[in-house]
Amino acid sequence: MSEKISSAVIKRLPRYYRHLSELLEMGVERISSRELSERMKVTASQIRQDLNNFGGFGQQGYGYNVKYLYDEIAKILGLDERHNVIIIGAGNLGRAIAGYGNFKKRGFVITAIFDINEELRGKKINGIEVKGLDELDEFAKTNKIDIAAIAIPKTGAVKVADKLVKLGVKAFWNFAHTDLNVPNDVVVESVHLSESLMRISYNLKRRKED
Amino acid sequence: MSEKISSAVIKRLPRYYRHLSELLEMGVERISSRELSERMKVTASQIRQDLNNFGGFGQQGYGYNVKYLYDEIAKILGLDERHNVIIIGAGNLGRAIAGYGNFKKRGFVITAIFDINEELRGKKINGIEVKGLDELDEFAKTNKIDIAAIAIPKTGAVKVADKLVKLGVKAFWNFAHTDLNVPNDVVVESVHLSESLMRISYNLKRRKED
DNA sequence: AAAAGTTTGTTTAAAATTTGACAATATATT
DNA sequence: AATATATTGTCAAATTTTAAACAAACTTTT
Repeated sequence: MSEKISSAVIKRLPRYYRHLSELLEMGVERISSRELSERMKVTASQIRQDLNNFGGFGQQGYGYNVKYLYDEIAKILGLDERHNVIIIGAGNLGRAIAGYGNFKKRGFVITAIFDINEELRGKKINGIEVKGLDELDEFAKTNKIDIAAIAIPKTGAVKVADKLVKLGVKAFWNFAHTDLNVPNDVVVESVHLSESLMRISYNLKRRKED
Repeated sequence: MSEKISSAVIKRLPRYYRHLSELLEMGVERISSRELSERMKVTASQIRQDLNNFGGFGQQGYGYNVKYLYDEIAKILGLDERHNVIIIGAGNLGRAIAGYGNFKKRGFVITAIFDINEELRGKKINGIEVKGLDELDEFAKTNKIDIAAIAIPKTGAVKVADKLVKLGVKAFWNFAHTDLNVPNDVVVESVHLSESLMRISYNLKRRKED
């Protein structure tokens, strides 16, 4: 692709995908940008613009074929490829991630869970054995790691991420309450729960002032 | 307040707050927008513009006093007020939320956890007793609920949210893989983990094409 | 088969956001 | 105390994002 696609568009793509998935489940075969816009509470214009970044998936007078568009978006997002995911941290959050059923369906396979706690070593979480953090080097050398989910406190998070970068990991799913400093060819997607909660707090406050 | 503040600004505020918190821990007393911009990898202009939406917290030739700015942002975000939070769903995700230590420090107090699973009724999670979903009505009538965290599958999520709206809850922290349909005086902040993961997948793919 | 009705893809306009520039005003230095 | 230096708050320009408009092309109806 030549033209760089804006990250605002990318952020919206998974939501289109989710709604198309729901429409498929409902047995809807085709949908127009206007109908989809009503459902998703966005403008039809935005939907057409967003999709046209990747190609013309619709047809005049008809709209979009739900299944076709669904599959195309999956390809755009890379959901047709397998991704090996490791989880750092076997606490509640690590377990929650490990247990999220939908992931496997979309090509994300959890290949290992690591934790520093000796008591957890060897125990199984969702059928995956917990390894000690000291086994990380060895594992990384013999297994392909596409994505590392960081689910430990910030003190450890930065160090582990540094190590994983050296071991060649190119994408991080960061749940720690800190920024990870990585080279700019490495992907970081952060889920900062406390920041999310603060936005609620702000919006609640603002609500009252109306 | 007269002028509506853009949500792009609000999304950034918690990150400023986090960095200021780290600076405080490091014992840094003052900081200029330029120094902060280098640390946070944003432009100094943006920082000054963002902060000036809420007032002039800095001083020419000096910069910003870290502690003062930190406290002011806390007030803006409403972190100086107490928020009662209930959690719907005592699975791994619900437990992860319940166990997130930082929340209480910022004024978020978990007052109850509800789950449909009878086996969990009466058990304690982080010192909080799990109640049955049938107790929700009664609880809502006798306790103030500021925020409801929805940590159950999408099938149940929409129904529970509808019920909570009727019971007067004005803010939702939604972890379910669906949109919640609420009146527009109700705040919804969604954490869609699978959408987050899809963005990683996209960015990984794009990375390879460079 | 023609006419009427839809709906896309794309162009153009409007709105919002980000960045750059700089006067005003402080601090730091000599 | 005067001068040099630093840094904010704000204005203006540039860029990006969103929304509106519409010709072209398809579908449906008559």
